[in-house]
This record gives sequence, C-alpha cells and structure tokens, in this order.
Amino acid sequence: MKTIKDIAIEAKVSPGTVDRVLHNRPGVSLKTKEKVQKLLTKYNFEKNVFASTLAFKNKFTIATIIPSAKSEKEFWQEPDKGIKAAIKEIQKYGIETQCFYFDKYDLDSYEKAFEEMLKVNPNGVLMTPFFYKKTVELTAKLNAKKIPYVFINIDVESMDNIAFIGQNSYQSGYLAGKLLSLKLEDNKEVLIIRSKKYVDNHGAISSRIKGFLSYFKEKNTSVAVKEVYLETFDTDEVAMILAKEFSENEQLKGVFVPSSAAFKVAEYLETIPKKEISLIGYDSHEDNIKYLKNETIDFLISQNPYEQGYMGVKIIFEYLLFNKIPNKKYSSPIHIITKENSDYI
Amino acid sequence: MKTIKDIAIEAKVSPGTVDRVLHNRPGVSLKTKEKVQKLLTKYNFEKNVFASTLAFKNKFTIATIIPSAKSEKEFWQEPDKGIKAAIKEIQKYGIETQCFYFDKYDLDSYEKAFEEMLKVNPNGVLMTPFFYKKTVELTAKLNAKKIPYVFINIDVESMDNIAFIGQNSYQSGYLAGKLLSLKLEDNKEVLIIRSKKYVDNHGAISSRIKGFLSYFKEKNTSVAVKEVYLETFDTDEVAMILAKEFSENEQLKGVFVPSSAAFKVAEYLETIPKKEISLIGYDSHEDNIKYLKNETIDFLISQNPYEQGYMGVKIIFEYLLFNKIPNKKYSSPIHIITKENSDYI
DNA sequence: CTGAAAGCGCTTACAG
DNA sequence: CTGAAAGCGCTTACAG
Repeated sequence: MKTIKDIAIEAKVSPGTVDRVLHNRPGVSLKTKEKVQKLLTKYNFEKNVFASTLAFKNKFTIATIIPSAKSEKEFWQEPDKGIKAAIKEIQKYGIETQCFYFDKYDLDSYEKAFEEMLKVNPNGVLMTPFFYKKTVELTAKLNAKKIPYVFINIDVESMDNIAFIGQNSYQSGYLAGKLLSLKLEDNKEVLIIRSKKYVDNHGAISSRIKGFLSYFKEKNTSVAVKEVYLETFDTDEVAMILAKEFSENEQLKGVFVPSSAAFKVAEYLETIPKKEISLIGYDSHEDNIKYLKNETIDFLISQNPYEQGYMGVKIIFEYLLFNKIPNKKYSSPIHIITKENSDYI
Repeated sequence: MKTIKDIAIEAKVSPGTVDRVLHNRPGVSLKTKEKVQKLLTKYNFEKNVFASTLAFKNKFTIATIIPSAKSEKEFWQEPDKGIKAAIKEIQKYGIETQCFYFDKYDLDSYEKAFEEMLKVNPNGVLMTPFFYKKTVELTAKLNAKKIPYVFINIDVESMDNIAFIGQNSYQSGYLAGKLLSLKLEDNKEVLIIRSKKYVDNHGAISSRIKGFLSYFKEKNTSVAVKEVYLETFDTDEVAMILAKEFSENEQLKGVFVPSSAAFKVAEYLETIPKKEISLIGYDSHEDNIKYLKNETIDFLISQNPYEQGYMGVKIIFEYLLFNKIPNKKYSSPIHIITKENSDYI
C-alpha cells in the first residue's frame, strides 16, 4: 500500500503537491501534475480514509428533503427512520446533517423546503422529487453549484441525480395482478381504486396500474378490470363508491389499491357482510398491517422504504468521503407481505 | 466533542493514561483510573474512530467458516458472496480476513477447518454452527481465548456467540402452509419431502416442518399432510418416491420441500403429464429459480442469505473497531418469491 | 508554482 | 504507575 509520502519521494516532490494533484486543487504546473498523476495511476493509489478524514476535520453537510409524515402510521415515517438511522451512524464520522420536510399535497411547501435547504450549503442532497416540473427547476440550482443529489422512492428520468433508489412500479403492479388472481375464479370482476390527486404527479401509481392491467391482459382474460377515481379518498367517499360498485356488480370479488390507502377500503369492507373480497394494496405501515393481520387485506406489496432512506444517506456519505461512485439505479425489493410474514420483513 | 487530550487536562494526567483507562490496559493506579473513568462517563466520551484506527494501524483479523459451495447455483454461494462483499468494504479499513470452508456432510472437515482457523489467531469469527455437538466443543476454545464469534444461518441456543443472524424457521414453515393452501381445494393431500441426513443436525428443517404442520392443524383440517424421508435425494430416488405417491393417491395436489432442494421435485414434475401440482420450497438459488420462472415451483421462501454473510462480517467489524455491541439475535426476513418478483428481492 | 511544517486525535515504545 | 514524545497518513496555512 503506497502512501502519499511514497509517491512524493518517487516523484521528487513534496507530499503537499501530491495532495494537490490527487484532489485536482489548483496551483500545480502541468509538468509536475502529469508526473505525479502517472505514479498515482501506476500504483492505483487509494488514500487512507482515516488519515484523510482526520486531517480534513469533516466539514461535510448532507441535507435531506422528503414528505412529512404526521403520524407513526404513515408511509413517509419509514424513509425518515432510515434516514435518521444512517445519520446516527455517520455522525461519529463528523458529518453534519439537516433534514427538511414538505407537505406532499402542497407544491409551495416543496419549493420552500428546497430554498431553506440551499441556505445551509449542503455538500450532498437526498430528496424525493415529488412534483415533476418544479423538480426540474429546482435541481438545476444544484447542478449549477455542483452539489450531488440522490433521488429516493420516486424517479425522474434523464436528470443529473447521481443515483435513484426505488421500486420498479410496473413489475410490482404486475405481481399484484398475479396475487389477486390466485383466489379469483373465472368471470369475476376486479376494481382499481385510485386518487384523482395523484394522476399528474407520482408516476409510480400509474405504472403500478399499467403493470396490473398487463397481468390480466396476458393471463386472465375472463376477469374484467374496472378503474374508479376518487376525489378525496376519505371514509365517506370510499364507502359510497364501494357500496355502489358492489351493489351494481355481483361478480366484483377483488379490489386493488395502487397507493398506500388500502386500509380505507378495508375499513369499509369490515362494515358489510362477509363477501370473500380479495384486497391487495401497497406499503406495510401500521394502518395497513392492522387489516392484514385480521385478513381483510390479503396481500401488501412493500418496497422497504426504510432502506431507501438509509441507503440514500449512506450513498451520499460514501460519495463525499470515499469518492465512491454509486450505481445510477438501485431497485428496491418487491416484497409480498401476508399476515404470516409481516413481522419478518 | 471532548478529546482524550481534553479529558487528560481536566484529570491532570497525560493522554497516555487516559488511553490506558479507556481500553482497560494495565498499569494504572486505582485512584487515577477512577478519576479518569468518572470524566469519561461524565462526558459520554466517544473516541475518534479515525484517529484511533490511524494510530492503531489496523491489526485486526476476522475469520469466517461456512459450508463450501461447489457451484454458482448452490445456496451457500450466497452467504459467501455477502461475506466477500463485506470483506471488500472493510479492507480499506485495513482489516485482514481469512475464509475457511467445510463440507456440510463431513464432520471431520468441520473440525479441520476450525483448527486451521484458530492458527491464524483471529480477533473475531463468523461461523455457521452446522454440527451441534462439535460446535459446543469447538467454541469452548474461542471462549477460552476470549475471541468473539457470530453465528449465521443456524442458531445454537445458550451459547456465548455475540450474535445470531438467521430466519425464524417455524414461522417460515407456517407461511409455507398458507401459501400452499391458497390454491388447494378441500380434501386434497399434501406431501412433505425431506432428507434423512438432516434429521439430527440442521434443526431449521424440523422447525419449518413444525410450522407447516401447525398451519394445517389450525386452518385447514380437511387437508391431509404426509411426510416422506429420502435417503439420498438424488434424481432417481425422488422420481421413484414421487411416482409411487402420485399413483397411490389421486388427491395429492401439493408438495412442500423444507430444504433448498425443491428443484429436484420440479425436475420430476416436468417429466409427468400436467397435473396442477402446487410446489413450494426454500431458497432462491439458480436451480430453484429456473423452475420458479417456468412456474413448476409456485413459491420459494427465502431468507436473504447474502445479507446474513454481509451483516455477520459487518457486526464483527463494528464490534472490534467501534466497540459496538450487537443484538443477540437478528431475524432474517421471510421473503416470498414468485416468478414475478424473483428479480426484485 | 512548490515545500516545510504544524496539526487532526489516538496509540505506543521508551524512559523514569 | 506515569509522562513526554514520536508516529499513523493526509491536509492546509504559510512562506518564498
């Protein structure tokens, strides 16, 4: 293992100069630079992270921006927990961290959080690009400042994020189709319930539905699939719509909720006589798990959101400290959760 | 953030003495020791890992012992890959690692690997305690030398391992019962196929079967479950036994393989006319995945063996370097793998 | 453009 | 039993 000093001696320069070349700092003649660079390459030099960090006195700040979660039960609690766990770990390496949150229904709060974040001058950013257009606009500022950023949970294609961590939504919807049809007989009907609010943003939900529809198109042509759009997704609206659908259609035996709101449907199903309705949704937060455990929800598909937050922070950390280039895309798992394995995921 | 120097000044001693107290090194008077310890506790002192590691010049060796895998397709390939990945990461921290392997059918090779391992004088050991009695005998040597060790995949209760990482086998078997009955009509029969070899060691397989049986006892009493024991589990024997069972029993519609050998059963099922047999097994290695993809195997239950190896090494690493005390037990996930999510686990 | 030197915080061999 | 000092390998402020 070569050290900077070794290289310096061999190149007949001082350690300071090697350091300058190594980090592309200015003030080195081209000739010296080339001479040193050649040796660095020759020996495949890797600097000692411990010595480097110790001398550098850890001046990095990492900022995170994700949607806020009001309660323990909400989905966004999980990435946040992952982020916090990673922060705790890297704190001992002297990294500063600043967490920002926005209301996922409020574009302005997204922009505001972002501006606040810029003020702390982060060296790296973890974010969930919730609103497409605004994201393009805001990340341009990061690009200008050469601040690296990682997306979690939601992806935006052809941007300059150094990495994305999230699920293949199409494939997860396809799997949902398969799981729902496990208990479905021929000629039955299936309902997809989605929120109007998300039709424009959050492309993941549309992709899930596409995948879901593909499964039935490919495999199970005798099953009819119907989509309904809800305004508010509150308890009353859900009850009203479902009551209508079930009364109009005797064959309706399955419901697919491509968001994390399956528990809303479960709530309603518990108020009506047992009808053997299969219900499948996304995300294993407390509200959903409750109905999974009493088998009103049959399956949940989960993507390990905790890990998304955790990995996201770790990726930026390693990028900054160890110069480790991440993959452009990390596929989150497509986990199948049932009553029986819900405690072991 | 206090440093050793800060503490030294306040205690009116030298940094060297604080270091001695911090690491319980000999040669400090009780009085001094108490004085320093009090300050250390008061400030909740955490030493700078970078400075410490740099000065210490990383003299740690970690040893691993797991069963060998002959091919890419085998289960034990995965923990090994996880181990190798972790090793690669911690190498840059200057940790030495030595990997040892044994033949899981050969008790002597287990002992031999263990003795070889002791010769390298490791500071921490990762191992799979395959053979119960021998494990008790061998780990006693580690205890005597105060070398910490972690178990992965197989647990042995009431031993002095600092941690265990593996699956709750009972619960996974219970889930297997549920999954198998999803497509099973009333009054059908289910077969459990196991190897005689593993009846004594590898308690996990027995636990899986217990969980599996419990599910049917609790939920689905109309289904009969039968167990058969194979001698060699080779292709011919599997074919012979299955041919016999299917010919004797028209109602046989499901097969449960509580080991990683489901592909052996799948191999046979492909040779006979399509009978709508549900097949469920363990572990997503290549041989199994092949039959999962063509739907001869319906479900695989997996435990993320890669992560077991990876985490195991990381736990020892953090224990040695950062003095981080691990949990006694880490539950591996109980993942449900189907054709549709097999690329996203 | 370049080098010598001090410093990051901990560890250790040496002296007493 | 205790301290002073050198050293781990990199970074940086300063001098030239």
